[in-house]
Amino acid sequence: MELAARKQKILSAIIETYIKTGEPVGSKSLISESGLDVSSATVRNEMADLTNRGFLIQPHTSAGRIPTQQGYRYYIDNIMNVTPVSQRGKEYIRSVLYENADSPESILQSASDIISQLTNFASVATTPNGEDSRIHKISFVQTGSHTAMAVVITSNGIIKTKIFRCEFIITPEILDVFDKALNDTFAGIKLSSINQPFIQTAAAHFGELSLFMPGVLMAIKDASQRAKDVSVCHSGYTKLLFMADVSFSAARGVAEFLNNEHDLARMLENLPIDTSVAIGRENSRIELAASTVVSTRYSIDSNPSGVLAVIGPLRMNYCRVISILECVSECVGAMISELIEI
Amino acid sequence: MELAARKQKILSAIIETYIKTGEPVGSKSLISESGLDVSSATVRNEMADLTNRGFLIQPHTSAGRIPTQQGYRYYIDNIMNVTPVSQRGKEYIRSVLYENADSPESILQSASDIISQLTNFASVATTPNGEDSRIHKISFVQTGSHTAMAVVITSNGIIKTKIFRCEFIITPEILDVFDKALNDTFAGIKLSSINQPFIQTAAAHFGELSLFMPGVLMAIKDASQRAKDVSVCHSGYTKLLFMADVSFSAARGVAEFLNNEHDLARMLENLPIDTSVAIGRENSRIELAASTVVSTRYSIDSNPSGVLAVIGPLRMNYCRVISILECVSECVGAMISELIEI
DNA sequence: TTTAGCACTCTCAAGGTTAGAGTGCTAACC
DNA sequence: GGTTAGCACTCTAACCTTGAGAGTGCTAAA
Repeated sequence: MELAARKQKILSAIIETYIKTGEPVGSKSLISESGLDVSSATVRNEMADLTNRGFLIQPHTSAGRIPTQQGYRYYIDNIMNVTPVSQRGKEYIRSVLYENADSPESILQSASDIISQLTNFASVATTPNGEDSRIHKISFVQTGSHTAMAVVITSNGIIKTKIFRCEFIITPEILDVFDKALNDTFAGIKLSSINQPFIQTAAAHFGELSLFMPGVLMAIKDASQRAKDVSVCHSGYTKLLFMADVSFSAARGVAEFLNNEHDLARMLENLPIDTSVAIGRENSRIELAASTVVSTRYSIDSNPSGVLAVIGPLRMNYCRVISILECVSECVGAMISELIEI
Repeated sequence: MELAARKQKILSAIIETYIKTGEPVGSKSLISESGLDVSSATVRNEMADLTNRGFLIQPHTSAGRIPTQQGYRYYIDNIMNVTPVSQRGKEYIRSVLYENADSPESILQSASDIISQLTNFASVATTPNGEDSRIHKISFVQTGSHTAMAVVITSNGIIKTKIFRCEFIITPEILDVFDKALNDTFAGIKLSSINQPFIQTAAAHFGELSLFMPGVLMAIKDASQRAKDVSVCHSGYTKLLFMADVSFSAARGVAEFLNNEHDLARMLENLPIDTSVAIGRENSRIELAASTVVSTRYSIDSNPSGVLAVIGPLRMNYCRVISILECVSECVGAMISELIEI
């Protein structure tokens, strides 16, 4: 459905004014603010038409207009143009991310933090999916007389550690044996195939050595599992509750959904590759029916990986949010790619 | 100020009813609910007296009574008696904590989670203070051609890792050299003395070897710093916003204070050793003037260490919260002690 | 096609009224 | 002296009414 140029201009002006003020926009206030060169009556006619077509609604007869979900959708798809973050802004984002750039997780946590800080909405970030990664290397560090730490390094650069305990006193020689035996067994194995049966088969292969193994095998399984699983970093959840135009119970629903890492991760995994905006009921989860999720994926070595997303009210400055997300996404992708290459 | 037995009984009944219902308690509803064997007029006389003495207030003339800060204080100090968590409850708490019992941090995160879940309030937990701890051992694991992970193990069982990068290609021999040189230098050193000057002096000692060192030295400094610093685990912050009797801006203030880890850690560090309840303005921070902080310290090998705390409204079930906190505290202390001994 | 004018509609805030809950006081009672 | 029934009193919350103001849609003229 194509809209005439002037209708677009009016819709755009209404949405932008509403985003700024949060008040329904009337025909008079619109021309005074947006500098349209027609009378309020003309604007009224156009507004009535936009309302009939479903782009706007009136909270009540004598109120101005508010964009509908469809109105926002049209604005985002056809009218809005996103200007990238300024050079200075980009430098700033990069410098913040760089402060904690040791691991993908810490980069993503920083990313989530800065997105939330800049947009003033809740923000989440997922680590890259490790389904297709493989074990690159396993190392051991002794941490106590009966405890040691397994360090699992995967092909996609994720490093997970897990401390395990043994009944016997651990010696460097034992760790050496573990190192050889376990790297032989696990190197090159896909993370997704390291499950309980695999562990048991592996244990069987070790013969009597396997008596010493239960702790370390479980540690490797646990670390591999965590390296494989998408984990969700988040920031600014408290900001959810200051979304004025959302009811209390709706806010509670959103908060509860976001705190359920499993469901959240699944929803985020299903988001598209490109930057996308899911408005209100376009979201796959009913909990988010009154919220907008703006999301994008960062790419590692040009492969789309995890998600960066903002969760906020329908009434948000989409241009700003999208440009921030895309800028952070670009920086994050570059940084993680660099981290892994080396 | 001692109160007569009947006054205590009435105060207690009012507080308990109010905690349950959240409504101001009137004289009639009080006798019907609490089974006091006197008339409403008598209760009214007593209530008037308790109001004069500052234990209760009336929101307005024709409303029932609400406990004041002083009322809660008297109740907690003189009336309430805390019954410990049931054996079954304790088993449950222990089993949940045990699921993630590899490191003090993960235990404390679980502790915070379960406290928040059981009480339905926000909860925080601090890691033990590492001011007096010393470096026990430093190990290295190669993670890439130019990167390696330093593992710093401290005398109080905290293990911190930090990945660092070198300009040159890392070999096992180089890590061996690092291992020897750095354990010689750092073993037994107090975490609190590992600062920039110390690092520089150390670097000077290494002579020309120090050219290879900047990355690894910074990693050790960073890991030691983090091992020393109290870090704050938290859970259930979103629950703060469902505290009905607190204004919106007050909730915002609390949320912002809790998100400021530095200030929060400092406040928690100054809490007493025993279980304590800071009601409203008794708190050291004005942001918490409308909240109650219930806190206790867990002990590692009988030494009081970090803090477990609940942050909620004045109107909370103190008995329940205190018993949960004490139970979790006991379990956490035992588990961390065990973790370190081994 | 655009616009001025106008009657109309609806909300919001202010003021008034009423029902109900809870009180404090008094006088009688044990 | 402590306790209680009775009663006038106070205050809130909910409801209604009213008027001002904002914004509309329609009509007729430009």
